[in-house]
Amino acid sequence: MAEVGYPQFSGREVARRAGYSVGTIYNVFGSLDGLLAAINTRTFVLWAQELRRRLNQSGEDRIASLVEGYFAFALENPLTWSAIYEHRVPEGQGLPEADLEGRATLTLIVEEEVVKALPKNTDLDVARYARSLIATVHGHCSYVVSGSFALLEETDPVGSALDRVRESLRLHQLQA
Amino acid sequence: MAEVGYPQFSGREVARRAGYSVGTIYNVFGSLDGLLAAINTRTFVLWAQELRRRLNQSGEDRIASLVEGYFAFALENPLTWSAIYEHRVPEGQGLPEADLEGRATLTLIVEEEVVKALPKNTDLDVARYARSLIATVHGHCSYVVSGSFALLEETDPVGSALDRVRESLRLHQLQA
DNA sequence: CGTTTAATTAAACACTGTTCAATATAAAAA
DNA sequence: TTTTTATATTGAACAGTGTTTAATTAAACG
Repeated sequence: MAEVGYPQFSGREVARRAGYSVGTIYNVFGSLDGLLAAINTRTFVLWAQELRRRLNQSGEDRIASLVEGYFAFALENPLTWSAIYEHRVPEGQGLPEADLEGRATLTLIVEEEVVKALPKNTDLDVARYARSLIATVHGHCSYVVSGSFALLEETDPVGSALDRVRESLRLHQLQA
Repeated sequence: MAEVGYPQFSGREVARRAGYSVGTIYNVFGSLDGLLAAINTRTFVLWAQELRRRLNQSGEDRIASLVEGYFAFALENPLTWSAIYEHRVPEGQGLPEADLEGRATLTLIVEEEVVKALPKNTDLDVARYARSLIATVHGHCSYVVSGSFALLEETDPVGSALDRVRESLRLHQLQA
C-alpha cells in the first residue's frame, strides 16, 4: 500500500510477496475488504502513536502539536494515509469492534486536548466540537495530499488549518 | 457513475450502455482517465450551477447559502460528488485547460462572497482565506458523505461547518 | 464513381477479485 | 508410534477489468 497506493493495490500481489497463494488472504481476512480494513486500522494506530509521541515532547502549544502531527503523518505516509479515506467498507456490515476501537483513539486524543484548551465551565458539546475541529484540519490536509492545494500554489496549508482552529478556540475561550 | 459509484465504475459498461465498443472510449477520451476527468469536470460545473442558483434566491445570509449548497449537492449526488475526490489524475500530466477552468469557477464563486463578507480594507489574502474556508467545509462534508459522521451520531454537520466558518468571519470582521 | 479520411470494431493480452474442491501440514488421540 | 482429526494452504476456474491494435466499416471529398 505504501509503495503503490490504493488504486494500484492488488491482493494477489500481496499474496505473491508474502509467499502465499491467493486463497490464503480469504482464509485469513475473509475478503479483500477485510485485508484493506486491517491495513487501514494499522495506519490509524500508527497515526495515533505519532500524535502521542509529539504531544509528549510538546511545548505549551499542544494544539499546534496536534495539527502539525496530523499533517506530518499524512505527508510522510501519503499513500497509506489516503487509503484510509479511499477504501469504503461495503455498507452492509460495519467494521469489527477491534478496528473501531483502534480508530477511535485518534478522536479521543484530540478530545482530551480540546477539553484542556476550553474553559472548565463551557456549555459546549466537547466531543462534537472536537470532531468539527478534526474535520476542519482534515479538509485542509486532504487538499494538500491530493494535490489540489499544490495547483493553487498554497504555501502554508498547515498554517491556514491552525489559524482556523485557533480562531474558533479563541472565541470559545472568550465566551466563558 | 451516479448509479454505481467510482469503485464499481467500468469503462466497458459505459461503452456497452452507450451502444459502442470499448475502443471508442479510447478514441474519444484518450484513456479511461480522460473519461473520468470529463465526468468529474461535468460534476464540478453542475455543482457550481447549483451554488449560483441558490445564491440568486438567497436571503441576506449568502454565506449560509453557500455552505448549505455545498452540502446539498454532495448529499443529493453522493456518488458523482465522491468520484471527484476518489479519482486522481496520474501525476505526470495535469488536466486539460478547459477542465481546470470549469473547476476553478467554484472557488471563484466562494471568493466573491467572502470578499463581500469581509471589511473593505482587510489586509487578508482573500483568495487564500477563501480556500481555507472551503477546506473547512469540505472536511465536514466529506465526513458526512463517507459515513464517518454517521457512525459518531453527528446530527448537524452542516451546522458545525457553518459555525466554524462564521466564527472565523466574525473575528476577521471585528479585526478591521 | 473511386479514393482518402475518419470512426468503429472485435479479438487479444495481462491483469483483477472471488470461489472451491483437492491437497498438504500440523495437532490430537489412540 | 501410528492413526485420526482439524487446520492451512493451494491452484485452477470464472467472470470481470483496462488497454492496445490490426481489420473493418462508414463518411467526406474530388
